[in-house]
Amino acid sequence: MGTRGRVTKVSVADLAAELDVSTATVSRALNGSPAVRPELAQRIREHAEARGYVANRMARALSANVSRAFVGFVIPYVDTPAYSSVAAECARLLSADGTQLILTITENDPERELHQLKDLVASRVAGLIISPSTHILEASKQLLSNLPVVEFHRACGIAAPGVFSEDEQAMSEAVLHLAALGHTRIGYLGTPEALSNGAARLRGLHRGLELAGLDRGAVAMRLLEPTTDNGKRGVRDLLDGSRPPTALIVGGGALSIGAAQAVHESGRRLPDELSLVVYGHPSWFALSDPPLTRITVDYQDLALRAARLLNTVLDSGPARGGEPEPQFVTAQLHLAGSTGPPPKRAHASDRKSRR
Amino acid sequence: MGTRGRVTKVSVADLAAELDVSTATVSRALNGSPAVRPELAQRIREHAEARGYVANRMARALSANVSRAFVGFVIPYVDTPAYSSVAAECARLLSADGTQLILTITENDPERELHQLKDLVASRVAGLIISPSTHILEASKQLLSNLPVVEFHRACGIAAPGVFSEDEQAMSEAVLHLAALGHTRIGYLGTPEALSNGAARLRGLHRGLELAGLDRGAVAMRLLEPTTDNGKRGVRDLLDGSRPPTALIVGGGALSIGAAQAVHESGRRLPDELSLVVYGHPSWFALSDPPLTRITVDYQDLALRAARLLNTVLDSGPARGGEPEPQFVTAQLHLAGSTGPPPKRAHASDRKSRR
DNA sequence: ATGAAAGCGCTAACAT
DNA sequence: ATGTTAGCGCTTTCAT
Repeated sequence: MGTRGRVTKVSVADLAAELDVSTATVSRALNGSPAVRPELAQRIREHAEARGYVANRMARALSANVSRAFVGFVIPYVDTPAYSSVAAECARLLSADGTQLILTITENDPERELHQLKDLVASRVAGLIISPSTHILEASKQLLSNLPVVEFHRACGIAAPGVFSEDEQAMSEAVLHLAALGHTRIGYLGTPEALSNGAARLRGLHRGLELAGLDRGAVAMRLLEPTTDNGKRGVRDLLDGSRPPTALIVGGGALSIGAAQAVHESGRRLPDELSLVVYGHPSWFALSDPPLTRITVDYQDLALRAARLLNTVLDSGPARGGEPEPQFVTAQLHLAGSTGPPPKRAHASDRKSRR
Repeated sequence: MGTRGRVTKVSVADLAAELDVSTATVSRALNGSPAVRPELAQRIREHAEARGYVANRMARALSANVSRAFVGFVIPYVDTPAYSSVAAECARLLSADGTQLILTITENDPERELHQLKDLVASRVAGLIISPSTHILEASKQLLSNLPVVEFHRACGIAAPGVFSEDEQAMSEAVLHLAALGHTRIGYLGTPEALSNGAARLRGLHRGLELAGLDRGAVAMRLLEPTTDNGKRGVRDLLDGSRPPTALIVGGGALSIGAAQAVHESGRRLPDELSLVVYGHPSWFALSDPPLTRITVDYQDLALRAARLLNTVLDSGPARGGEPEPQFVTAQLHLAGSTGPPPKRAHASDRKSRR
């Protein structure tokens, strides 16, 4: 008995007919309206249960013409902790409210993104949590401006609230840490300035240099899209010159993975021959030896804030009022075994010879 | 111009009124029905575009009463490559058909799972891609049996097709590899037999032992839920005895991470003092030194098959006909630097003394 | 080739 | 407290 044969096809009308009451009463009972006699309500609910009735969210949403049935979750990638852990947490938090997450992956392609945003609008999502692609289209911004939106990780200049990691300080600390150890030639591998977080990290870098009294020109830089391959490429590039940097800072999760590999492959010993500061979720670097000095972000906290922010925005409609206030989760610099004093040139040749 | 002010509220009726045609005609034109005069159709489409019309998928689905608008994606965790990379690929493939993925994370909790399955049914998903929780409830199975379902990674004994990694062979190879190196005391850390893939790996282990002429009793085993912490715990446990194994095989991604860390923390040198075979996505072990001998699965391929299978199932309804044929993606054993001959006891004490 | 109208499953006025 | 009815936005017979 119970839910047999094919997908649920019991409707409110069926229940109403079977119990010889009106659809309205059934609806009220099922939604816990106080307007229905408790005993009747109970009977209706039991019958619904017995018949395996499951309300159709689409019909409900259609009728209510405003519902929190769905929320879009738009990200460039999902197979990286910076996104997957936020996705996990958001799904968790929202599902508690009975809201379902529609997962959408842009692969950082603006066209795909636009297309998917349209689909999301078509699904009448209540709102959107998004980490925009690097070169978002005007049309996409247009769509976003008419929807309750929360940004995270990356901002694209629309009037929406967001949650971001506050990387500037950690970044600047990283520079100061290296400078204090005696490094003067630092290499930086980061994401493009077109990415809001890329820009933020760069600002941190510059601030650190300034505070350390180092010249901007002294920093060799590579700004690349965040992929593991680019991480490798970038590091090889940076280490390749005649006077390579003695320390490397990587500003980006995927880049860091590739970077760490490339450094390892280069055969340089950490921290004796090179200092390295990476960025990202600890799980990625758990196995590295020595443990890497790194900048980490509490993604779970970030997700929590994003979900909360979304709820706020859902209650007040899209981009209303003045400037929405962005929130920040501050990144932390953790010292570990991959940073140390620069190799001393004078002795370096001695050392080398002992090989 | 274009999509101004608030969320799209242009409806078919609006368009019809504005162009002085019937809603039926508009609908036909928009859906490319040949029954409408090309020139008119063109005009309608242009007008719709100009007015920023976006069809309401819910209404459409409701009316059609069967649609591929949504598919549920139900997994225990998402912040692990085994799931996140499959999610990414499935979202990609399905979005090409205009199908959206509703992401649902059970955290391996049967109650949550049931609840979420109900929500998914309520959303009238066309079908489901699921990796069931360890102890799935009967009620959940019940729901699943009335829906087009594709399983992956884990099977829960419903009559649904699925895609799984074929771990038995790789597992058995791993054992033979270790046996050939001379190991006789092997430790195994894996997932519970209640998990279908845990059971499969165990079968592989046993088969390997048999082929190697080793006694099952010779294997110290820990079967734990797949978490990083359990990986650590399990390894500590296994290495703790008076005659600890000389080689460790880990059957599970999250377990492997923890295991590798614990091994590292134990100070044992790989492969001289201990041999280690891990399981999982290469990205997780990219930074380990020495590179780890490991069993890997092509998750992208697996996702591709899952998506294809879903399409098939969607075309034929739930669990119809006889036994659905499961598909397999064979896991591969990659040899690397973490496996070698066991430490020779005779010399072991010598070695120890040199400390 | 086009229109009128019914209905998908539900909720929310508006009665009673 | 319960019933009637009118939609929500779309597709789809059935007419014309």
